[in-house]
Amino acid sequence: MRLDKLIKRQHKLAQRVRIKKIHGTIQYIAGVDVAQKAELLFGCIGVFEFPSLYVVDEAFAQASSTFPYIPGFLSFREIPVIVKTYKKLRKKPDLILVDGQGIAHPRRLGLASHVGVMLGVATIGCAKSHLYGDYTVPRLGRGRYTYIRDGKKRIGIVLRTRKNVRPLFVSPGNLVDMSDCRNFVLASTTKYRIPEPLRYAHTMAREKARELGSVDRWSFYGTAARIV
DNA sequence: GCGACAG
DNA sequence: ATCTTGTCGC
Repeated sequence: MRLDKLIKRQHKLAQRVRIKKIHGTIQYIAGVDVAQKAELLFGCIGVFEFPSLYVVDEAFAQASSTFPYIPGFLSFREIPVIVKTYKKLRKKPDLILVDGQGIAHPRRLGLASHVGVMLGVATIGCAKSHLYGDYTVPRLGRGRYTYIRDGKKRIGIVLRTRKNVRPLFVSPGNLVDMSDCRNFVLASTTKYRIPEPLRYAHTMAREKARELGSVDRWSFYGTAARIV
């Protein structure tokens, strides 16, 4: 597969990424995640009131997976269904937590940044593991963190959201800065390692993948109904 | 050539 | 990510 074309597109889109501190109030914060079942992708978004973290809206959409998973090019696989899901939301969030990297990416365009540019919304990349950049392990305790670096450039943080639990790899997606990343990820994380909006989206996506993703039980029931 | 490698 | 039950540990 030829990726040089996609690499150029990433560099171009990366120029549209804006790293700046959030201004104004964040009333709604969302989490988006994608689950897979065979050749289908299920995107889900949960919108939470902030800082109460009450669920105020949610949406899901499905699409066939076309692009394969290739480290560094995850966004080309998930962007389609994510955009489709976002359009179905009635309450648009002021900030979205995305399951993946932000600018902590070889070309500064991880999934969160790509989503942020495409939707023109503030996003934060919240990955469960490392992809790019150098870092040292942060000391124990919720809130402790170290920077993810690319040479002398700080491109993200390795943040502990809970004590004695593996840290998260957080980085600016779009329209947020490094401090916003730490503040909002911690503010939306309660008793688990993963921020609530992301946990919600993840759970919802998996449920959709299970019920609608497997074989066509629909044709089965349809046949049964006709037989009976 | 070898190791790394989001979901 | 997905395939998958019970189980060791804070």
